Amino acid sequence: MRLTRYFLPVLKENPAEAQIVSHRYMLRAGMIKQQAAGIYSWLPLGYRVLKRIEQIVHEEQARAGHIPLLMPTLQPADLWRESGRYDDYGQEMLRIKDRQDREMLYGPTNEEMITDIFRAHVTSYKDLPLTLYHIQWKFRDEMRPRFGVMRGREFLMKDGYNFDVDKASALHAYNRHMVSYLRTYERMGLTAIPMRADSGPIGGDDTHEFLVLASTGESEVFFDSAVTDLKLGNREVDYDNRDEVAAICREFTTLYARTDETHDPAVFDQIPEARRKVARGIEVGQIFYFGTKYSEAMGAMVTTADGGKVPVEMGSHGIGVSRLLGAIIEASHDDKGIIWPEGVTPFPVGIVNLKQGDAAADAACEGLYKALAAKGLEALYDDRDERAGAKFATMDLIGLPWRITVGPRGLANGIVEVTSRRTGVSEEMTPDAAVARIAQIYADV
RNA sequence: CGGAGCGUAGCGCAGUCUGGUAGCGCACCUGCUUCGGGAGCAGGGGGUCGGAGGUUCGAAUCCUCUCGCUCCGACCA
Repeated sequence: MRLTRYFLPVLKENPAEAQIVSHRYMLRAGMIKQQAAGIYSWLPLGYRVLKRIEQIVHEEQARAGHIPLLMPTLQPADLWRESGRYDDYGQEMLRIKDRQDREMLYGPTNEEMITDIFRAHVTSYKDLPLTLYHIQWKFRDEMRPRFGVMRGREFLMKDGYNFDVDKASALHAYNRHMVSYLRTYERMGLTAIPMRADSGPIGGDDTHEFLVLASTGESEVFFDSAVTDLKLGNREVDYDNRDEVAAICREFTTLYARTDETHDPAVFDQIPEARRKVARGIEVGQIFYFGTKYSEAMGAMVTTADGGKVPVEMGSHGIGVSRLLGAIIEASHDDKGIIWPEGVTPFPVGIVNLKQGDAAADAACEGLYKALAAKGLEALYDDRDERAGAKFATMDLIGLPWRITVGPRGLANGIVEVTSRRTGVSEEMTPDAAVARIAQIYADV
């Protein structure tokens, strides 16, 4: 993408309403525009990151064997009357009437609807296990939206629902989600710690929240610092192997890590003092096992091998997709702007032409741009007629992890600079070597 | 929903107390000079002062109502 043809409305000054760093930078980098309290338009740069995050979620769900579909944002009220939640949900549910005076609602989550789909088409244990998910906009009419996309009223969420014939299978689905989520967050450059939590209005027995540590987090968390060293990495996981998946879950949940809802000081105090940490965290996902709560209320039954009928065992599992942008920025920025992890960056690399209009510099930049494209890497080429300082400031603000700097001075010696946004370290090399270097960095992202 | 604030140009703000030609910085447009970390000079465009009603010779400014937004708190992916 050539910057002169893009839409990137960056702001030099801090918008007054933005209190936390991720909100400030998202506004300043031209990623979002507020349209109402807690409701945002996603401008091109923000939209690109959102799509990157969605793609990672889809890939990891596929790896775990979960099936994507898409349910609507508007739902009929009657479905929610069946589960009893139409009355329970309260003011947070946005209720709407259509022209026939039918009661509708803007979905805050989808347990009822997915159960409705399931019961209409699945009647036998032979069709299980089944896990369906979608990535769709949700609406919760928060009392106080704040912090930009971190607590919006309209937000994009991945929500998945597992259907299993018995509790052991449902718990395997729970574990499978935990492992797939660990990998999902790691690919986004995040350390998200699964913490035993409280189930809240969804109900159920087992639940973990995934917390990203950040001083601006809304939850107080208590943990053994050793948990932050745990990494799933690139290990091969057989998601159908119950023991293997369960073992990974034990690895990540044995050390103490809890939110204030489940915190137990007596247990916490047994951790060696140097590793005892109290911090704040941003909740970026949650997994629940809730058994037959919805299947019983809504009549989602399957026939078992011995001819009986049982309500299906369920759980639900969510990732706050739009919130993740805020969480990633909170976890990865400096005083100049955002620092995107390679996994989610809107563009893999930026090209800065220090002297637009200089024949050699223009030609070198065009050459780099095309060579990168040929390797499947879409650079953001700053081809504006701006001074070097302005271009650097823009690149630093929008946070592309790598920058290639091209100027007449270097080109006279046949070299360009490759600079890491994270470390600030620059290396001089030929344009060909720069392309190879960037390609190698992204080879296994 | 309780408490506290704020709505003046695309953004950040002054002007409101004490009514009298609507301003500043950034951004934008034109020209010249400049050009490896948000350039300089000169010129220029842009605002029914959130909205409605009222008081007044005269309202951004005073009064009433209303809409929107932000912050603190209780709730939440």
